[in-house]
Amino acid sequence: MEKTFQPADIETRWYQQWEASGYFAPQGGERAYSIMIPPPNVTGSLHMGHGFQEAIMDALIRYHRMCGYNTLWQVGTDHAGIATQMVVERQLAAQGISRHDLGREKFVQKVWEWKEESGGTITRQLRRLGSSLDWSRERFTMDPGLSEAVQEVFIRLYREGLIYRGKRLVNWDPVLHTAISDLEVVAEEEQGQLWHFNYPLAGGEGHVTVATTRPETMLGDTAVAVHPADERYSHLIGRMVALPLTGREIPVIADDYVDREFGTGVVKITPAHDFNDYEMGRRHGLPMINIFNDDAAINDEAPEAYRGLDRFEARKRVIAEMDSLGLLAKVDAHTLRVPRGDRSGVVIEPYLTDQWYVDAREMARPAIAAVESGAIQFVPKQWENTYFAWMRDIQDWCISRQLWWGHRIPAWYDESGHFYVGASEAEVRADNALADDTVLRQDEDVLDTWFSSALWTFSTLGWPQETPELATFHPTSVLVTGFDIIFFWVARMIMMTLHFRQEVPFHTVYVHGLVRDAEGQKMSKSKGNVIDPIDLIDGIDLESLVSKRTAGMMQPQLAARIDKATRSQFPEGIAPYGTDALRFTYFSLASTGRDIKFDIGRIEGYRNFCNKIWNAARYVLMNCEQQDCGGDGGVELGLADRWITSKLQQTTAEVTRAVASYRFDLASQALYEFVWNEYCDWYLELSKPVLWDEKASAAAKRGTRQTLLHVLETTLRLLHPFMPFITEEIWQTVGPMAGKTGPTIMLQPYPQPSHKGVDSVANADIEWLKGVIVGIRNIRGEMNIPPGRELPVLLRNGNEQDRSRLEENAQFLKKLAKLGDISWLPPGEEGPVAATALVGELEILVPMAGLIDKDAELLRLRREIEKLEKELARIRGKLGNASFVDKAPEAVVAREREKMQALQQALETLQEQERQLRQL
RNA sequence: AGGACUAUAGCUCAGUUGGUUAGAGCGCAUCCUUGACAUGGAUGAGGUCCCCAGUUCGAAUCUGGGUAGUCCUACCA
Repeated sequence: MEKTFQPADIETRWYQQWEASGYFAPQGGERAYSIMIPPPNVTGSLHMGHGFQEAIMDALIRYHRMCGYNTLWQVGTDHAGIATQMVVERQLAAQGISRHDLGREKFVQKVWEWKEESGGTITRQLRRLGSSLDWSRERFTMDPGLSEAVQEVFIRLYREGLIYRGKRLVNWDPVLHTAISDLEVVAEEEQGQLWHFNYPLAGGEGHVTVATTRPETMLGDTAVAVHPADERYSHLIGRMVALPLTGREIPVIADDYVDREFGTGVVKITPAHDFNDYEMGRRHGLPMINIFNDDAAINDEAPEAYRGLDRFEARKRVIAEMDSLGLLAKVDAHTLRVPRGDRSGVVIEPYLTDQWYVDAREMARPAIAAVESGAIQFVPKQWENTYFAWMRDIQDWCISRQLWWGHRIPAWYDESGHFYVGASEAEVRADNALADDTVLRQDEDVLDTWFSSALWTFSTLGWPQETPELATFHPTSVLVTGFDIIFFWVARMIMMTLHFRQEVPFHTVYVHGLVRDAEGQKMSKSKGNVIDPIDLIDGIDLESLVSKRTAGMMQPQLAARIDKATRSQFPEGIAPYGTDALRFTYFSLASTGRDIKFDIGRIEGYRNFCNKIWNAARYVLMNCEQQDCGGDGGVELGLADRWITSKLQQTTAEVTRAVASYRFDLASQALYEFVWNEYCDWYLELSKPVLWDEKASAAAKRGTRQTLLHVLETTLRLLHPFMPFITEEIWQTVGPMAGKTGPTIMLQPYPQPSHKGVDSVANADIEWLKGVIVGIRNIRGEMNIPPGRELPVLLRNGNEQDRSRLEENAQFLKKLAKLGDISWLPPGEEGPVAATALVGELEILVPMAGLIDKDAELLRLRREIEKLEKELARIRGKLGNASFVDKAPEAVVAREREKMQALQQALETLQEQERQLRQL
């Protein structure tokens, strides 16, 4: 074995072997356990958030696989309509080609080519993370099978009246030329202006003043509105206003929606370009004048002077024109929330178009009930509130997108605009008895990518066919996801699955936090603070990191800043830490919070932890290979052996409990603590005096070796779901030595906690031993006595148990605390001048002669005494309180009394010691 | 505007049903290349548990109010 752990050597080797051996596929068994991967964008790459999520899923999957479940982790990717189409369009644009130059068919062909070319990135990354996905069942949302499912769902929902087509206001992206759903719009506060325009009253006596943040929309105004109870304007209701610039006259209407306090209390109404105005327009039967084209440039409905102008250019012109007419009353600075497309970043326009919708309200009802009844549970539970809040106020879902990349809507139009929904043109003709010469044209639009993702849990298993996989693995066990897509994905999956399968898609939704950078900033390409998980595994030099982060930046000044920040944050680049360390870091951060700040410092600690495991194994092998480890003859198990076995049981119970409650941070902490602070720090040290003692019995040595191996082997299995690679590598050697057979640790049984395993006698004895050793080390450490120097020790005032414990453990004490002679001070005999440590009543005296400075020891005693005095005072106060003694439970009071007695005694001893020292 | 979450050591975070001397890792200080590991060992310093009030014999923990931060939802032109 190498002296230090070298992850790079072993990781890919083991992964290939596991995959080639088919270990990732379901292994059969009574109980099924399944997880569907949230499908990443096929043309994207994994970021830290993915890495986190995959690690959690893999831990769950490996854990349950080892527990004997028939385990499926379904892998697959998503076609990511808008994102992917944008990427390919950008590539074409670089060659001066637009998708329209190519035409639909060729463009889609290009996208498929790009998918083939880039699709490997994700799957490569998933493998590097150690994810034990069943690659033989890999799916893609645009696969024939999944496409069939999409079509089936669309047609059935349409026939059930749950999908409809309608002319509505949608969120229109004027750059991408598509509608997007409410969820794909992000509204951030931006600094803008509020323009006040005077609209003259028809008839020429005065005006009303309206305020707007989007002056250009006045060209489409069809009314102005006031509050019905607003006395200032009640006389105007029903009168007409001369809309400037257009020559149109529009009515003054009254509507409750108007806020009398805001602006002038008069609102211009543009039903075709504002969601609220749209509703009001419908209430009042107002005409809807659409003034934009698909680019959000002014169309022919507007006065000639504005036609063809971009919306922002038109805005300037409108303002200038109003100003010159003397109708611009004032301009205020105004903060408003500007809606932007989450992909394109451009300002979204409410735009009147024909789109397809899902009647979400209808489908939400059972979906709400499923969570209310507990059929689906969120972890942590509070996310259920978020889910309910959204579901109870759900809006119809606009599912059509004006894109070329995606599932084309199975609807055909004849020349008079009638449409027919069906699986194919032929079927539509047959079903509707259309003549052969009727010209039909398929809907140009595709479906929202989330529409196909919503079917993911069952479409991947072969639906609409009733496959054995569906029967076995659906509903799935748990969905692991971030809270940011509860609405996008989780809610829609629940709705679709309940509707088409009459069962839930998953029993549990585990919602994890979002990975942020060390400052708590969201990781994003434009901020340049993204870390590629692979770079943490393999390491990356500074120059490569800088160029990776600044590549393809549109704004050079941004690149310069990122360059600088990266250099200061990672002056040495990033060291290679390996997958196991990265994964363990993820687990340690996976608590219940919403944000996960990824501090690079932590991964280093867990790299060290890997090394610790590695070296512990090295030690075990050095001492056990070619040795009798309990195979021949009997074994004798000493105190240390019984103790570490007991601790192992406790750890097993803790880890099992933690995994059951999705507390991977607690699981990883329990494992870390056990391996490092118990097994390595104490047990390995305690094994040395046995193994290296020529006088120790062969049976004791066998017992120690057996325990070393048994505990290590069990620990490896406990650790395996969290650190798959290092555990497999070591287990290959250690497993057989511990009597295990089998080709891989992956398929070994997971350790189960047993009640009889906890040995409280051994625990207490070792605690005593540790107390003595730490007491002496403390003196050594504080007095700067070199660790190599043997110390003589005198004991005083111990009880019978102290005496027997000493007798049994003298050799351990001598070795671990580096002691020379240990002897009891006869009663009544005055000992030498000494430094003191206390373990219960037992006094441990380290003679100071030539070793210890008197003042230093006095100082040390003083500190200790003060600490005890403070604590004693606190407890005395407590016990002096009559109502405490009366009302607190018996056991609590008794414990406090015991504590007080122990403290008093310790204090007296130390004070006596101090007196003696002073007298010198 | 409504709601959620967060606030504990210099930093990142644990702290189960109220009773702990409030913990861990990293960092820091001192010492140490003893034969698993310097990616190591030993020891130590470091806390007004955000603030105020309440419930209680007892509050980091429960309740109410406040402050700060993060986020989500919402129709303010």
